Amino acid sequence: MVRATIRDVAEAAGVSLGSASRALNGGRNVSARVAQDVAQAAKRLGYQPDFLARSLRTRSSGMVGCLVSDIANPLYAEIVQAAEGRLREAGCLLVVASTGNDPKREQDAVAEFRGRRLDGFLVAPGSDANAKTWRTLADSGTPVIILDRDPPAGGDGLFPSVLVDHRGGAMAATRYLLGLGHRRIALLTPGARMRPGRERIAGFRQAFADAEASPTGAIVCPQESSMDFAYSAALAVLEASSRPTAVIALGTRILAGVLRAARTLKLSVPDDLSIVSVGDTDIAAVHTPAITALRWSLEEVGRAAAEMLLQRLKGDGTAAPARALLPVDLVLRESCASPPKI
Amino acid sequence: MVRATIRDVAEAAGVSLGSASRALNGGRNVSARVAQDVAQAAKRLGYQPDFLARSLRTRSSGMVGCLVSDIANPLYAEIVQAAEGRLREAGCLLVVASTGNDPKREQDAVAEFRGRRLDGFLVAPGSDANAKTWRTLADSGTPVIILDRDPPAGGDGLFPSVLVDHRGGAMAATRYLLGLGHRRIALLTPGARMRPGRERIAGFRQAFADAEASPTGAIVCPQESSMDFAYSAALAVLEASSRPTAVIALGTRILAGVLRAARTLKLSVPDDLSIVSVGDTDIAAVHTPAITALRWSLEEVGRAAAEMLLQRLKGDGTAAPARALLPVDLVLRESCASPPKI
DNA sequence: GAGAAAATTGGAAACGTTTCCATTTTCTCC
DNA sequence: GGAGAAAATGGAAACGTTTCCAATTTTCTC
Repeated sequence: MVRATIRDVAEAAGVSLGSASRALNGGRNVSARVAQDVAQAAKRLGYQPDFLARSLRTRSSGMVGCLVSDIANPLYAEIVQAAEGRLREAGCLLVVASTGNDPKREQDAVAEFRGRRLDGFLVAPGSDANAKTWRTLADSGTPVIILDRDPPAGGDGLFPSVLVDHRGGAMAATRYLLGLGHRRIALLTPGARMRPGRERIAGFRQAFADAEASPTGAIVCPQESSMDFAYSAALAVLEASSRPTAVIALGTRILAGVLRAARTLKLSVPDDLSIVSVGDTDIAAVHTPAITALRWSLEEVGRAAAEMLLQRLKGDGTAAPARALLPVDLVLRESCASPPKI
Repeated sequence: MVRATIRDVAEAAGVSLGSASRALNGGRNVSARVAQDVAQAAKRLGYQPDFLARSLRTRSSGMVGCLVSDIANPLYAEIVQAAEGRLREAGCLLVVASTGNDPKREQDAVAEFRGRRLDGFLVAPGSDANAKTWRTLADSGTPVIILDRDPPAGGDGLFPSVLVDHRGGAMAATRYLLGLGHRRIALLTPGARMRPGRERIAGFRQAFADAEASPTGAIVCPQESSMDFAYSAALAVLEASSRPTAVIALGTRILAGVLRAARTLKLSVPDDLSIVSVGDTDIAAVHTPAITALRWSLEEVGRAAAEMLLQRLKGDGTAAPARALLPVDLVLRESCASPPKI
């Protein structure tokens, strides 16, 4: 059984092709009579428009591409989920691609998206440093929304973006620990080469700069975000001669590594060691003791990005590139206490 | 700057439109001279084919749709990730949609996919019971691969599927606990109405049937898979007059609920209570004590499904619907011991 | 070297829409 | 009732490909 085309509908309704199209769409300049006949015929034939053909003509595919390093990462998975939800409301499909942080794949994917005439992209480039990816994006000729990344200097005004206030979060966590009396604090965060890491480090430093006494901080950025790697890094930090009394472990895997290291060294949390982590998965909430954590809404990131993109697509492209900065909250649980007396 | 079309390339190379197309594609029936000229012209003009137009003509969009209840669920996220990887190798894009287990959305999504002429679907229908969704899928006219779900009776031969051996896994876990001497075991699993739950229950029962002594088992299926819900359910189970000495908690959230309930009741793991869970996230591995878990390869599910679909798309559709059954392993860790002496 | 077979080529149709334009119909107002 | 404006309509072009067909050129065979 072949699908009915709009031509079949027009014939069945006894009107011309053009009229049928007009009737099925907006309905501008269409008499009530024709509108009804066409609607009836369409229903009777089970007509379903071919989006491909429509896209070809209107030069708009009704699809949006999402490019992240790893969709399986809960961080991105939730963003994708939320974005998809909002886009679906607007009749858009979401195409996903993960790059594994490979610059070549990033560019290939953008080219592929472009070839398919996707209407816009949501992108979290792997490393802020890769200028070529940014150029490819800028040249793509379609609206691009950046997810929690910083465009390179210069290309600043080009991309609207949805950002998370990692700086504020890290600052809040650090201040909180300083307030509890900690003087030696370590920050473990992945990706110093990407915005989240950079911002967190900046926030950490700023909190230190604002502090009265002169605390000492250590900043460690495990290169790979595997748990084993984080474990070694955490072990190294906690075995140092003057070990920190508090650790800010910003990453699920990193938290896992820190917890294991603490267990290995028989450090009790929070008596010997205070911990602040991220609250993106259940792990922090379920652990005994429950881990105090920085939390932000991934869902909000996805939805805001989708919203921003839809705005652009509606032709609102003349407005200055928007930037949404989403807040980070410190959720107090049981993993922090005053540092142990020496 | 407008994009170069194949017509521009043909003109630049001094050949006809048709020849340019032939040269750019397979290259069948094309003289070396023309092939070279066209390739050169294409490169010079930066020609990139318009997939939309091609799709319209060839009636194949080069895109595959994936329909699951919740992409943010790590279970599906990893499958999506793996499938996308394999599909990309084959030049296919992956479109995702999550249904939130809403039958209406399922059907809408399939209709949408169909309207966009997607070449095939990877689907995990929300509830096996919804016959309408299955009919919609069967009527879609495109290859559909089912992810770990059972088609309704009758429609059995219609869909190739990638299945996980939950039955074998549950059986192994139950036997293991029985072997340790446990006689009262509770199984907590979500979704008795879906294949994973059903199979697990069947495996659990079978292990009991095979057992020498006559153990008693309890089967609990929290309706909603929120942690709070699982917590209440676990609490109820563990407070029963003759409480189980072992719990098989098949779900991340459910594990979290069980752990919290154990803590509430001051039951120590594994001395008072043995636990087997699923190993899909880090949580089981990181917990103290580390949780013995059933584990299977989500990546394999995604890749196998993609592979199967690609086979179909290559026109290998005459073969009998394939079924892949992926193994489940029991990973022994520290959360199981012999039951406490009474 | 002639004829047949094979390979290559150009032109045009087709995929299913939307949209432009010219034409016809309907409406409005005097 | 008629002139002019407005609305509705049909026909055709266009979107950028692939593919069919007929025409042409090349290659082969005797």
